Amino acid sequence: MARRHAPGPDHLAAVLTGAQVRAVDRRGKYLWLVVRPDPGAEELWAHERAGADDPASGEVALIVHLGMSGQMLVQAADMPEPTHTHGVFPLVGEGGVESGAQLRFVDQRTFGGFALSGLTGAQAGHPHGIPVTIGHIAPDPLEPAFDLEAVVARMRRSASGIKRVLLNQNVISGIGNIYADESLWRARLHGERPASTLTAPAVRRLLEHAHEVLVESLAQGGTSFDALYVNVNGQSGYFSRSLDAYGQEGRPCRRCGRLIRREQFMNRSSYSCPGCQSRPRALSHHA
DNA sequence: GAATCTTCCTGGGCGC
DNA sequence: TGCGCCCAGGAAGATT
Repeated sequence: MARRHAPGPDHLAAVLTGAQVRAVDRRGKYLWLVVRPDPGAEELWAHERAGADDPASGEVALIVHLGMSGQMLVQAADMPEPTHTHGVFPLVGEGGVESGAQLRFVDQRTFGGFALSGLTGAQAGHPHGIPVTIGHIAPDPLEPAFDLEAVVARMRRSASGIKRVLLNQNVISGIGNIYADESLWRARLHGERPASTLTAPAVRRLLEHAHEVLVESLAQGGTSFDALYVNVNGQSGYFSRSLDAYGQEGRPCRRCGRLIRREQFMNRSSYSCPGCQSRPRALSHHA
């Protein structure tokens, strides 16, 4: 779990021992705990503060990425550890009172992980700043910092397929393969349409649909295909029941009745409706 | 500098 | 029953 933390797992554990959790924040698919390490551990994490604002605040970010199968679970210490538990953090309450609870990081495919980083650039919605090492990640559509018109302009400058651009976390974050396909279905766009050939209103509509998809999915607890996808209390989400395109190959499109198709895309799959989401003309004859 | 490809990783599901 | 293969996917780093 400390693979992306260069100084290694022992260092991570040393800095976090006795650290105080001050806040929890997120951007796109990254989440982080704002922690204040024990003053006695100050030398240990001095290098994490490089590039950070106001190092005197004593705060550092514990960045977490769940990859595709990672879970952050808060469970009673006497509950058996799930298979693939890679990290256990005993939680202590105010005044050092034992809480009997543990934060556990569980990950089957080990694409997820933890890393420490300094914080910089406090802004609306992120009063403690953003971790330095994820400075390249663009705001997601649910953040105050998200600038719709700037993203529309940025996307339209790319000659790449619109889905590829939608998945580029440096342009807009928080959208993965599932929500990209759902957003494109709602916007009636094929993912291989070059972004630069779309009008500004078309891209704007796509982003508005993406925003809707994220809000609706969150309201249902996310998209759970199996027990891998759960919240901090181990509960599944129900958005998979609302999917119109992703994973629906061979089923009729809810809008037009044509059968949803599956196509190869970047060594994975894209799902779309052949009726509502026509392939770009220049590519049609290859289909 | 941007676009694209490769790599990391494991368990479930499938065909034989 | 068991083996081998494919598939899922985010993003860093390498390559074009």
